[in-house]
Amino acid sequence: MVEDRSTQRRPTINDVAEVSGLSRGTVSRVLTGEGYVSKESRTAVLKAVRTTGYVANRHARGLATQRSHTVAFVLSEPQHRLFEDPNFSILLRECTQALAAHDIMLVLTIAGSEADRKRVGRFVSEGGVDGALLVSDHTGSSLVDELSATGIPLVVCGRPLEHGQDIAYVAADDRDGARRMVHHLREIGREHITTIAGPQDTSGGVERLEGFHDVLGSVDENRIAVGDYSHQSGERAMRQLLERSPDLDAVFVASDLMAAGALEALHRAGRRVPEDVAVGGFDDSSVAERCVPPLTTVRQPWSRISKEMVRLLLDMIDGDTPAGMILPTALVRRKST
Amino acid sequence: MVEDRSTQRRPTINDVAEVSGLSRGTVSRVLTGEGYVSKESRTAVLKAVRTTGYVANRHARGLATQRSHTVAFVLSEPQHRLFEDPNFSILLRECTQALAAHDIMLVLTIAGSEADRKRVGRFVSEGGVDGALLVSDHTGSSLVDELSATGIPLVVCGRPLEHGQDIAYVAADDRDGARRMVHHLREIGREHITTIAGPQDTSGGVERLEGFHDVLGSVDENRIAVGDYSHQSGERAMRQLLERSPDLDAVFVASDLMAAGALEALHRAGRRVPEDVAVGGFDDSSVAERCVPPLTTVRQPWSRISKEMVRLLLDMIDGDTPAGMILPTALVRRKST
DNA sequence: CTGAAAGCGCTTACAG
DNA sequence: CTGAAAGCGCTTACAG
Repeated sequence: MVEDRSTQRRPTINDVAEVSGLSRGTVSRVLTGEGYVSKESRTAVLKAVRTTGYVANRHARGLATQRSHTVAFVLSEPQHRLFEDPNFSILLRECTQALAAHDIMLVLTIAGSEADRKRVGRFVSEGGVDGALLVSDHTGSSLVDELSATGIPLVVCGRPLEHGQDIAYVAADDRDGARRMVHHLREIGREHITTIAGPQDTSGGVERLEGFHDVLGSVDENRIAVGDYSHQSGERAMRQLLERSPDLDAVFVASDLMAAGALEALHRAGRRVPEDVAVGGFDDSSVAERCVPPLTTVRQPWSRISKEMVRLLLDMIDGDTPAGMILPTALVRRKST
Repeated sequence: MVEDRSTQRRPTINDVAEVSGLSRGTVSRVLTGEGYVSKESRTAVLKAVRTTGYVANRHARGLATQRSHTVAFVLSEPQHRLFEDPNFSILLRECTQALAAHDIMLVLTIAGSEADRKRVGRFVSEGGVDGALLVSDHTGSSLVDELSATGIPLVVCGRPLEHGQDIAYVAADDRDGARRMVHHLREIGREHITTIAGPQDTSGGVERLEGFHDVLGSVDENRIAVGDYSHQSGERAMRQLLERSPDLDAVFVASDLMAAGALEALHRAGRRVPEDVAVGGFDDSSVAERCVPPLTTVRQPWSRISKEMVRLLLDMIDGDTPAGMILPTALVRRKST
């Protein structure tokens, strides 16, 4: 005997109406909580819901209300980098939780390739989601334009470089965070401070470098190297710096992951950290603590960033205009400085 | 002037029908690709779709077809562990991509708390998804039962401990992987091999320990410690082993993350790796390469696991019966042995 | 090959 | 406070 589950028809609102002896409209009213319903009717409906095992059909409800209670989380990095960086994971987890608190589901979309981008654009246009959260450092990406062109509420993580106030965002105060770190390096007596900057087509990359200059003024070019946020690029950039500025005694690295790479390069070059060179990172991601020595870094308030992104998005779904939001960062001192 | 986007009505299939001068039915036929349509009609419809900017409404389609082209990815670990372990991220990314290839969206649900579990169960029951992928090592979780009770196609990652063949799964061959590692440790001449096992309420934890015993037979209890897969627990377990079996010259650790912790404990205890003690991990996750020294480990075929999970799920959605699948692992030799 | 019509399962003014 | 009815935007037999 094979039991055929597909035959079991799911109970609909009609079944509940029938069982409770009330109309579909009344059942709907108690389920949505809108409109007046007598106490007796309510309990009758609730009871019928229980006996039938009724659960409202998501699509039918979405069609009727024009709301899906679903938002898209759009990740637009090339695949390999995607989860190498723990920041993405944290953001994803926090957003999922923040949305869950509002009983809203998150659908994850990855837009690495051009084809992916198309698919995501179409999906968002399908009205399957009420809004979108966009996470991408590379603001050159056309995705911001494409998504905002759909007219759907959109909040991006990080300050978009080339957009006006028409697009909502929440970002950490990268520039100020960088300033704090460089100040710190100076305060502990370092005199030849260098930096490994992030990609200059990302707002984080740009602003952290600006913060560096804010404190140090104009600086010899040989004191600046640029990476792409990856571990490997940090290692390479550190080697460059050592070659071009052998007298360096400190380096501010624009991400923890790159800093981990820099530490390795320093180790191989026989420079002690922090005795010979102080190393400061950025992010306070999980790698920071595990570095040898543990990394002094700048903490990004991921949890709060996620919550604010979600809040902003929900407000926009309810009709609010887009807004930008800058959250403060904090210096976390460990053993590398 | 404020432009009111919400006023712009989205084009519907009726608009396309009108513009193309054909009926709604015909438009639908060309869009779904079902049924016969003349060449002229087809091009007329396609043209109208372009001029109107029409995109089919996801909910309407879902309601009519009873298919959502969406599956749930259910993560059932306590939150803090969730993304500490890179395995989850990899699996998530790979599944998203594998589904994308079939134009199916992934909705991410996290079921850490009991309330979460309720929400996820309800969501799945709402018919908003065509199937579910469940990722959880802890098979004690009632989630497997709850989800399979909804009658929705379900595939779990890892072999469920207490279920029969009624539930579909794909798992790496944990036991054989463990055997390979322990063999390897013996081949390189180690005589006092210990192990840090994973949680014994997970299939991975159980089977990797079984593999250990397969090679070594029954072993002094003092040579076995148990962790919970976390970095910290690996450190603690290693300290225990050093205390109880000071003569140990090798340790097989049931996860890379725990192995990283074990390495730290060994370092602090002044034991050299691999000279004094050889360390073998499990997973071949990104931490393995970054350990000092880089970790010899057992590679889990995550990419393939994800692809097979998705394939199995899609087959079940199309009516196939559940099946189990065991994928081979491989030893990756690095500097820690 | 195409159109008219019923149906998917909800919600929500509108009367009463 | 409640019911009847229209409507959300699609798909899919059914005639022709």
